[in-house]
Amino acid sequence: MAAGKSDSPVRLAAEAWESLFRAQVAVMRKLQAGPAFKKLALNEYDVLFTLSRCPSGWLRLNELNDNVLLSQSSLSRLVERLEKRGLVCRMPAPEDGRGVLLQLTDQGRELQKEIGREHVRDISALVGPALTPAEQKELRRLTDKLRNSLGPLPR
Amino acid sequence: MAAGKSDSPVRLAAEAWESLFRAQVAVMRKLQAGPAFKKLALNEYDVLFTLSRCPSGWLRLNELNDNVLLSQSSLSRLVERLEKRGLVCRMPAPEDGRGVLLQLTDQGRELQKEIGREHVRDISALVGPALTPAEQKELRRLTDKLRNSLGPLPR
DNA sequence: CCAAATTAGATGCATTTGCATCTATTGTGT
DNA sequence: ACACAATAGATGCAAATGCATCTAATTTGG
Repeated sequence: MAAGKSDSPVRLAAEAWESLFRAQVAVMRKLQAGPAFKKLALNEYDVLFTLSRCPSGWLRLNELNDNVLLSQSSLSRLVERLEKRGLVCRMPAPEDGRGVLLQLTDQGRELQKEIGREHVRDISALVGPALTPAEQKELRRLTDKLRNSLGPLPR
Repeated sequence: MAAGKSDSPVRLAAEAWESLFRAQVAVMRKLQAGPAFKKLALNEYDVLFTLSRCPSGWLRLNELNDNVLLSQSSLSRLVERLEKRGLVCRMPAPEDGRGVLLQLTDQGRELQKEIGREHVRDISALVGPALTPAEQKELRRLTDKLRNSLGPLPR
């Protein structure tokens, strides 16, 4: 008997994506219900998190935009809000007069760590019971591989 | 030698989630750049898609809300817009005077199929070259398992 | 070297979103 | 049966988002 429709390559890819996306929605729902997100919206936390991971401490606005699912203008205003709240600070980019560099303030770093701890606890409580450690590693490997294969993201 | 910090269960889970989330963001970026999303935003398409998958054809508004990453009020208004565009139609729920049932119109079904085809092509072009068929299957298994372990979602 | 094209980021404005709240209906305990 | 809580969905309103556009700086092609 020939391979059924459900084994076609196109369908396989679509179903993998669909499942990945739904899992993301479901986990995000759970996370957003926690108290951590009362203080900072997801995208706002995401910016603080990305900045906290940056080796030099400084990041260009357009580099940030690759990590976050936001338009350029929305990110611009999000950062403006974060700056008003004293969580990040700006600096004109030294090598490029158009650019802006961002850095966490002490207060921003503090808040990121605080929310990050809660966050990691919540995630652990959600993912830990769902998948074995080996499965978690494999999931990470596959999603890393997927992301790395995508190449540069469109602006 | 004792297990390093990078093997702690908590960290493992956090890294798996982080990777899953970033992959989702990256793929979504690519998808949204395509022409399919000019006609309908992601969440709007998602509602049409979910309705198209519903066996009976009718779905309660609150059931829909489990699939979509939107607040109740936003979904209410999103559906209102879809109705105005003639893509879905409403009906009071027969068994529950508070409820509303939704169904695709012919036009809605048509648009869903049209966008869906583009969509599936795009996904296939992104995921296909990134992961082997076996990896795609495994990714799907893991994300399905994750989602199924989460239990009922908060409202 | 200079004009044209490109890029980074900001801003006006309309649309979308979420929070709080409201109405209507259903479920529950006594 | 009846008061009270819980649930489904709608709505006012402020905040967030995206599109189109703008300014300024850089890069490119001749």
